[in-house]
Amino acid sequence: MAAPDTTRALRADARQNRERLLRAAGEAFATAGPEATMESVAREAGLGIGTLYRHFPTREALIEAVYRDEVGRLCSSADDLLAELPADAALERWMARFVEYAGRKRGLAGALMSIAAAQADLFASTREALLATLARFLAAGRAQGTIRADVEAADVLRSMYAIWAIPEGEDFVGQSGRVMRLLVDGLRHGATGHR
Amino acid sequence: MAAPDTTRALRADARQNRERLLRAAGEAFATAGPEATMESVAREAGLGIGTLYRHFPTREALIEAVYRDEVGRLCSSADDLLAELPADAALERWMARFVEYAGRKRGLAGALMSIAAAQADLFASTREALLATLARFLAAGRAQGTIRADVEAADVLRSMYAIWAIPEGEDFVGQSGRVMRLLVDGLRHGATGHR
DNA sequence: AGACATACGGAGGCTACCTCCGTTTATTTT
DNA sequence: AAAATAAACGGAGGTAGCCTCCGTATGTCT
Repeated sequence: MAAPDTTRALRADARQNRERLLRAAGEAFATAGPEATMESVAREAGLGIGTLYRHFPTREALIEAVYRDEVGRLCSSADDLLAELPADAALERWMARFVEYAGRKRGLAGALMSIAAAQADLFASTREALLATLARFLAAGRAQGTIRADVEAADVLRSMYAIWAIPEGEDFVGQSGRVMRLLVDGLRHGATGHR
Repeated sequence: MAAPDTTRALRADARQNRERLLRAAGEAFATAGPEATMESVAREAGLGIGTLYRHFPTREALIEAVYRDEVGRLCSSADDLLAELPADAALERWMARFVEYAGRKRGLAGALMSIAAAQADLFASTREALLATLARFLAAGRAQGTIRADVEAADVLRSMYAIWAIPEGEDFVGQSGRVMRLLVDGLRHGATGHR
């Protein structure tokens, strides 16, 4: 079921341009905040403003697409980690990347929240991707006996979102790193010292 | 010490107009979201656009002022509550108002977050006001023996902020109400049933 | 190679931002 | 009470960014 991709394949050049726009937008939003002008994004990508708007009809759509793309990239990086490391260590590394990403894109938090408030379902797919990735880590860890079995991906994700509540400024990386470490330690089987 | 009010008293008409602008802006932001046009705010207040900008030089300043004003109003409502009810009941009622306010202004959450990210100290005074109000409830409750003594205002505030993490849509009022009730129950002395 | 669909670009209309300064109104002074 | 002064008002208009529209260009299929 579920309407089989309503969007037909893009022409080769269009596909490539879309990519360029996403990269340019990601950089623009990271440096200039969510109000970076659409013109500057297009210019940075070396494309016309019309092209930008054809691909992403609104600023919100663009922001959402950038977020989705970057989170997607993050999620697929889980493959390599799981191939190289035991699941608990892999999860720890992956979370570190998540924290690093959250820190770099701190300025977008407000914008994402605004968009989410207006169009809650826009982020459903991103949420799914994150949940699926977490589930893979958990399953692998369970199989290896390094991660406890009584935890749901949704719980972990909720805990990870606590990141956004950490105020900027004072040593964001350190603080959030500690929070994540705590979380991962809690997920491990025998724990690392306490109890 | 501390520079004695650098801002001299406003002229009577200016003071009144400032008030009108705040009311108009509060309403505009609540209904049209944080992007309500500055023009519409001025028009709604029955004043010129120039007047609006003289009082609040940027949109951010206006949003911040509205927030501060409304939170201030909320904080002063604590007086009446404390006069009429025992501290724990008063606190419960006050939190209910906070929740109601948060729900009504949900659309502003993102904007507030964006502004806070850029200018963290802008909200320091609002935070102080909330902390001071909470401290009054806690002190009264302690004196009356209805609220436990080992809790700090800052802890309660942090817990209250959890409100903003509750997704909109599905029964926000019910869910957040439950969260607050839980919090208040935890603050009470003998608790209401559980050990 | 020709035909067709798809995609590009940027000029331009539009809207909202924000400044500037001539006019109006409150307040103080005599 | 009226003049003098300082404070505040209003809105026209310069500026900038949003987004649309459509003529041109380029990929794709036969």
